[in-house]
This record gives sequence, C-alpha cells and structure tokens, in this order.
Amino acid sequence: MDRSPEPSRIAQKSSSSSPTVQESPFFNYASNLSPIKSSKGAVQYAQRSMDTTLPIPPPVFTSPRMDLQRGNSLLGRDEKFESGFNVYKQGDTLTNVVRIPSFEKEIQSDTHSGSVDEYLTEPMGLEDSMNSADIGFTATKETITKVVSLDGNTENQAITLTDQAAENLPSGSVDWRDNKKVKENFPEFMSEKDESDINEDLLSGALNCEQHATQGSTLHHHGIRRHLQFEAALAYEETTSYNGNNLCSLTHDNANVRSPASLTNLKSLVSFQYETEASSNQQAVNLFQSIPQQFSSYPFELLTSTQNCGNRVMSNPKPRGIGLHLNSIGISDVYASERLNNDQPGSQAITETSSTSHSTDHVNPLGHPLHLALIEQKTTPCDGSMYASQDTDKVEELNQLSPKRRRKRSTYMVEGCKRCNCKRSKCLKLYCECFAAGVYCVDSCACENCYNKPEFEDTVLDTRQQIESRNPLAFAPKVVKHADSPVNVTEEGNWSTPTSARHKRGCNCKKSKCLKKYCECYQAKVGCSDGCRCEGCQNSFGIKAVAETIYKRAEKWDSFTNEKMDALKSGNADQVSRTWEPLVDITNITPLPHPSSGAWTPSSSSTRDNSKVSGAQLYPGSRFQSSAPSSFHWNCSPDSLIEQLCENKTSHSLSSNNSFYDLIDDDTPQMLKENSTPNRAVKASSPNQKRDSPPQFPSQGLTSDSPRGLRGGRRFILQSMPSFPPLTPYTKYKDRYNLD
DNA sequence: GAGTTTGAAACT
DNA sequence: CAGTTTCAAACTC
Repeated sequence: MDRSPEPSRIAQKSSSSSPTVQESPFFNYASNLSPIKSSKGAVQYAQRSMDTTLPIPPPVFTSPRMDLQRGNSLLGRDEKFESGFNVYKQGDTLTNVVRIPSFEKEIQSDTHSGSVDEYLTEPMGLEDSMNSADIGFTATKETITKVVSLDGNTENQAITLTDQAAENLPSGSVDWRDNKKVKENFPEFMSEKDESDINEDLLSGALNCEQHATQGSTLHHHGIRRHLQFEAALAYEETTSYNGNNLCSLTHDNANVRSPASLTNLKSLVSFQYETEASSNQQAVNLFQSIPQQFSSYPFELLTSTQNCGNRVMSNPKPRGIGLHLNSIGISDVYASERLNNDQPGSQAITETSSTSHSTDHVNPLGHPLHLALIEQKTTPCDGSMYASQDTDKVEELNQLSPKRRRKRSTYMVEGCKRCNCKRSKCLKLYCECFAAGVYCVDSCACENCYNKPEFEDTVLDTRQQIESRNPLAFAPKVVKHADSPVNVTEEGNWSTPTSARHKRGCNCKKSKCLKKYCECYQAKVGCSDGCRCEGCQNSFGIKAVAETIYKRAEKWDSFTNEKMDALKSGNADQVSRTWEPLVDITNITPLPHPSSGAWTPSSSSTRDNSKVSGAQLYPGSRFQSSAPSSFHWNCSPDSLIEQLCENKTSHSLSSNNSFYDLIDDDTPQMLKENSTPNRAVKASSPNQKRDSPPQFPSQGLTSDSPRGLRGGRRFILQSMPSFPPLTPYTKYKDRYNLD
C-alpha cells in the first residue's frame, strides 16, 4: 500500500509559480527550501523565508551563490515581497536576501559591481535596473517596512522598531553617491572619517550593533545603521572589486569585539566574500583564516560539504540550537582537525577547497549565536553525487593526507558520493536521503519513480510542507552541536571537542548497540545522549554505555550497601562481608560518574532509567565526566565506611582526605540524620536531575549551608578526582580527553 | 548481487 | 502516544 500522496495531485495543489509565505511554527531552515534553477541551470533548493520570530534571532544568511547571475537586474521592491521566499527567482535571476538579526530584515543583495565604498556612495549602483538614481535611504525604509509586514509574529515589534527608526531618518531620500550629503544625514554612520574608513565602519558597526540592540532608545537608530551596513556588506559581497586586505584588517581591528551574533555576522560577511571570491582571491582565504584565530573562543565550524554534486545543492541555515548537519559532520571534523593540528587552521583546507569551488552555498550560523557554520558546497563535477561529506571515514582519511594528496582525494570523495536507491517512496519521503537532505535526486540515483526532481518542483515543495506540518524539524540537521555544553565551556578550556555534537532526536537502536551505521548517532559520529532510547548502547562516540555501567554498578553497590546495613543492624556483618567479598573492589571503583548530578544515585527506582542521562553530562570530556564522583575511591573498606556512616559521623577516617564527611556534614546533614544509610546519603548529594548550569567548583568553604546536595557532590567530586578508578569505559575517555 | 537485518519514518 | 507497517540503508553471505 502506498501511503504517499499522489505527486500529481500534490502538484495540482501548488500549481502556482508564486510560492506563498509558509509560516512555520519553528525555525525553518532546511525545510524552507524550494527548488530554484539558477541562471546556470543548477538546481537546488533555495532558501525560503525564515520565520524566526525571536527578538534577536540568529542571523541567517541565505544562499550567496556562485551561480548568481551577475548583472544589473533587480527585482522591484514590490516584486520582491510578493514571495515568502528569501531567495527569489525572477526569470533566471536569483536574488539573495539576508535576514538581519534583531530586525528581521531581509536585504536584497543584487548582482552588481562596486566595492563597499562604491556601494555606500552609490548605494544602489543599480540605476539601470531600478531606473532611479536616487533610491537611497527611502528605498531602504520601504524595504524594512515591507519585510516586517511579512514577519508574522514579530510584526508588531519590528514595525515599531521600523517606525522608530523611521523617525530618525532624515526626510526625503539621500543620494548615497553624495558623500557630503550622506555624512550630513548620517553623521554617526559616516562619521568624519575618511572614506577609506568606511569599510571599517561597516564591520565594526556590524560587530557593535548587536551590543546596541538592547539599548533602548538607541536601538532603532543602530538598527537602521546595521541594516545599512549589512545591505552594504551584501552588496560588498556581491561585488568583484574588493579589498581583501582591508576587510582582513578589520577583522583584526575588531577582534576584541565579542558579540557572538556580530561575530557571526562578520564571519558571514567574510564567508560571503569567500564564497564568491574564493577561487580567485586568496585574500578571502586569508581572511577566513584569521577569524578562527581571532575568535578562537568561539566554536566555529567550517562545514564543508560536497553535496553540490551535479548541480544539486542544499544548505541549511541552522537555527539556534541546531548545529551540524548530519551531512556535514565529517567535514566539520576536518576543520576541527585542521585547527588543532595546524597553526594555520583551515587555511589549507580552505585554500584547497576553494581551488575547486565554483559555487558555495550560504553561511549558516549554527543556531547558537556563537556558532557559525560555513558550508562550502563543492561543485566539482560529480554527476550528481552527493553526501561525500557524510562519509566521514573518507574525510578523516583525507585529513591525514598531505595537502597535495588531499586535494586529489577530495575529488575522489566527491566522485564517490552516494545516491539514493528508493523504490517505493518516490523520493518524496524522508526515507530518501536526497529528499531528506533537501536536494534533488540526480540521474545517477538508482531510485525508481522519482519525483524528487526539478520538474516536480511543486510536488517536492508541497510534500516537504506536508512533512513539515507533521514535524517542523523534519528537515532540520540531525546532529546538534551543543556549543554551550559543558564540554565546551570548561574552565580548563581544553575539553572542547567536536563530539559535543549530539543527534537531535537521539537514536532508538535495539540490536545494533549503536555500533553500526544503523544507528544515526553512530553514523554521524556523535555519542548517544539522553535523547536516545537505545538499548545496550555501546556507541564509541558517546558514552551512554557509561550510564548503563553506572547503573549496573550503582545497583550492585546499592544491593551491597543495603544488605550490609541490614547485616549491621542484625549483627551479621561478617557474614555479609564474606558474601560481598567479590564486590570489595566496588569501594574503589564504585560508581562511575552519575551522569545527571555529579553524584551517583544507586538503584533507586528513579535511576532505573538513568541510562537516559544528560548526554552532555555523560559526555566524554564533559566536565561532569571528570568531575563526577566516579572516583569515590574510598580507601576504606565497605565495612568501615558503613560503620562510620552509621555510627560515628565524626570519624574522618574515610579516606586520605575528609571530603566525604565534609560533604555529609555540610550538604546532606539532614539526610544522614534522618537516614543513616549511605545509600540515601549519596542520594542526597546527587539529585537526579539535569544540571543546567556549569558546575561550581568548590572554592567556597566547606561550610556551605546550601541545602542542595549537588554542591556537596561536586566538592566531593573534586577532591576525589585524582583517584579515578580504572574502569574501562572511563579510562577510554580519560585517555581520549586527557582527563586527570 | 541477493537476501537479511535494522531502525527511522510513516501510519493507525 | 504507543504500536504497527513501510521503507531504504546497512549489513551479511
């Protein structure tokens, strides 16, 4: 039985060539793709409007493409907004639109020439197509207003901003070609600086605008300013005459600006430039290189995708919280490796890839404001192949090669990219990798009865919409980069690891133990997390297995302690000791870090499910991994421990240090008073709940009166840390992440 | 390359 | 939301 909608029927529903605005309840990134034919015949899903409605949404830059027709054609302002798409097609002309954070603006970048300076002084530079030499700011205002009017939820707010901004606008239009006039009308923007400084202003302003975004009365002013800046920047990007040195220097000049969003913007600008100029302008590459260095504190990702095989391209602007696309993980690793292994991070890769790049797709700020994903779409002829970046094995292998050989292998990778093999889904379901990835199938696909082709554009779009209606994130990247996970924010600062990525929904593996590519987590080379429902997880990239180990050990330990307590109460301690002799080692190993709280929770029913613990916490290299009390390392025997707990709290012979009793005294006194079982005492210090804030390492005194056991758990953890038991799962990650 | 296994997607 | 079916990729032989 074929449950799929009949494509032809779907097509009829959307026969209109003018797509309507699609309101999506969530971020629509990959899902907002609509196929577009470029002037060069390339087919790809163009980016639709992103209906992000947050006050300061992550900046989304859409689809600066190499195949943009360079010309003077420009959609009329009104035409532009007849569509809900960010990338519009008008005949064969593509128009890029960039949505600017905070103002939900869409900026139409057109294909025209001229440097930034030219853009400023000749802002439109499009007289030919606009039939107006004096559009200037008035046109910009219109743009803002109109765009805002399409912005759904943010309409009111945005309109307010726009109106406020408009109040600050000089009446009448300004001829941007007239520097003097512009300076008069926009003294702050133009300042008194030389024209040569305009570029600098552009970027510095862009960097700072985010800081101003919340400054009340000045907000609208800077908003307009930023709008202009980005508009200029986009034009800048589209130009062919560009001063790479200048921009590069700007990057350095503004290196101290740490506004993430601004940074994203900046990188976006840079990448825009790179994407358009990379093959011919090494300066752009250099510029790229400079950014990770300058902003090394931010987890940039360079997502180099080779999907663009055979004229099919897809890229996903990623919403907040959404990071790596599954298809891009591998390349991201490449970049990460480059950064780690090369003093000139990314330079080689960028240089090389740029040498073969004819077109690139757009920059994707990874949902998190600190993130920026730069997706490079290779267009090395590949007969429509795609997903080369998905083959992370090859990517890693490639990364091991010398630059020269790597280039060669890169081509091989592209040539080896996959195709779908759908038989019954018509390539219109997520079963189809092509469809799921937002790309059209190609001739080399082995699919049958395929409708995922440009000629069925409407069908594809409608099907996508249907799927989105069921699951707004259906086309979202499957792998999420947790930029703010403890892995990346450790005070030690050295645990940042690409494995902080996690599968969006988590896997549900039953038999594969997450050790085969059946497992999406494993396939994406990310660890399993609390979102996974897998059973018997042994994912080598994640450590849910550790959670299970924790549970088993905790259960063991719990049984032991309970029995021991009973024995103590009944005076049969010796018997119990003999019974549990095989478990004696448990006092040394005992629980691996409890994933959820920094302390372990033995065997309570609530922990029965503790395999579903926070991935970040369980995560190799995560702070919890190291800070968790997996190293209780009690040097005393279970007997002495329990006896101490039960009989003499003041005896501090528990271990070489007094941490455990410090913990008990300070943090879980009530628990111990009420119930002397060590089991519960531990529980008290280990609320089984996710921690949503970085752990506070115990620099404070030992006399905290905080009722929260968690704090005590942490303290105890810290003091116990050096004595980590040689448990296999942990050791594995310890070695990997140099945990000590 | 055919058949099997697996788990996500789709459906009920 | 849980259970079932469908599907195509991954895997095995």
